[in-house]
Amino acid sequence: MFSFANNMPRKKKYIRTEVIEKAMKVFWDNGYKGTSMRMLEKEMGINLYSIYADFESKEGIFIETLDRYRKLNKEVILKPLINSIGDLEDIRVFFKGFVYSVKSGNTPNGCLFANTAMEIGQTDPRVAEQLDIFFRILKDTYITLLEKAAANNQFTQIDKIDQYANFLVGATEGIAVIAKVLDQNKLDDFIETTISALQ
Amino acid sequence: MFSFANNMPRKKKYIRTEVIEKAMKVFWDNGYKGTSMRMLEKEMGINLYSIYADFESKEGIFIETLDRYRKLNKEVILKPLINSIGDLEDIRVFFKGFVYSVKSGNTPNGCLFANTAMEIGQTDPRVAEQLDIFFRILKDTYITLLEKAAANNQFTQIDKIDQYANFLVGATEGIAVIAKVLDQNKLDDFIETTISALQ
DNA sequence: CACAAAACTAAACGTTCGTTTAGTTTTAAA
DNA sequence: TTTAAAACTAAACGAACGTTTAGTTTTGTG
Repeated sequence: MFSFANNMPRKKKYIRTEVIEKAMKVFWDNGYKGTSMRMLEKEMGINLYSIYADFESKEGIFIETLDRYRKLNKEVILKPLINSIGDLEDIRVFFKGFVYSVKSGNTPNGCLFANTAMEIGQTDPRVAEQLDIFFRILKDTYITLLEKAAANNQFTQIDKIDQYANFLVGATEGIAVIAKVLDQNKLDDFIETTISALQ
Repeated sequence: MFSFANNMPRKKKYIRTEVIEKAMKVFWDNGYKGTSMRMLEKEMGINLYSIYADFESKEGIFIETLDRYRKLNKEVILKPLINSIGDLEDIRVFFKGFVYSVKSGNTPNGCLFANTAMEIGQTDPRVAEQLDIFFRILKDTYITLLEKAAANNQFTQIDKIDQYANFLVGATEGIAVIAKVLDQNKLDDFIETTISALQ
């Protein structure tokens, strides 16, 4: 439908990505089922009507939230892996950084995608699509790093890069779970053993 | 309080452990928040009043459910690990069995404790206590197996048994997550790499 | 066979859920 | 300055939530 309006309405009082990041924080802290539209209304700072006018539904907000999280995850959390010149130590830095972020209370609820995989999994097709993209990116990040490490002669199992990337994806998810329930020493043991498994 | 009744009331129509196992299935399939008292009423086959008369609350049922799950987990799922004479292959069998159980649809929602760790974590103290017990048992199971493997000369890092047990706990949780979202080949890669990390 | 205790059934409690509706205010071009 | 479109506010929708209440049926014993 075309709009033939010659009059302009008032401007929105908020910036879309800003309120989506606020919604992201609510979903991250409370899970999908644990988040109510009233909580979103309060934290996003927009009236329920306006939310429904611009974001189709609770599920719609969640999907957009996952999109945004992936972007931020790529730009911030995966940074030590993406920027790596092929040093396996960078994987340790990434794991330690994740653990610290959880234990320090910065991101107490760990990884939004790991949480979502457990809470919703393949039940909702749109969520499943988001999960697929996230896990593909995570794996590709590890593949790239291992290829660089192989070029550096730090990683010698050059024909098993794909297998080891899948191992690291699983290890990443493992730490996402145990970071919530085990103490730091046990997490360090897990990290050390995971890194040493690459050599 | 003592009861001075000389008259006996009617007998219960159900066996406690039986209905708790039915409740367990509901929580396992739908998560804690995703399970309603009406769902429990229907699946347990007991009226809401009777549920509240015998099981303090939704949370109370859940705690009892976790207790029961731990017992069954020990008797069934952990069997290849507990019965092991110290063969590292048994860990592979355990992992593969878990994956098969998820992928075949037998236990499509994976491990109830891994799910609970992600959904509730340390938020609820009674749930946190259950999680502590579960993870301690899992770790102790791995320690016992690694000690036997060391006696067999299958596992040589005898001074690092505790560290490797923590690694295996994390790996177990990792597979609990990725079993829900990744395909069998990737899970096999993860399992193979995990086992080879022990040698 | 009357009786008290306990297990049962069914309906209701107030609250919160996701979503929608009705009506008001703001905007910029005509 | 009038006007229509869009963004806003506030209130309400029916349904479902966890839990409780009121009343009936079953039971073993005195």
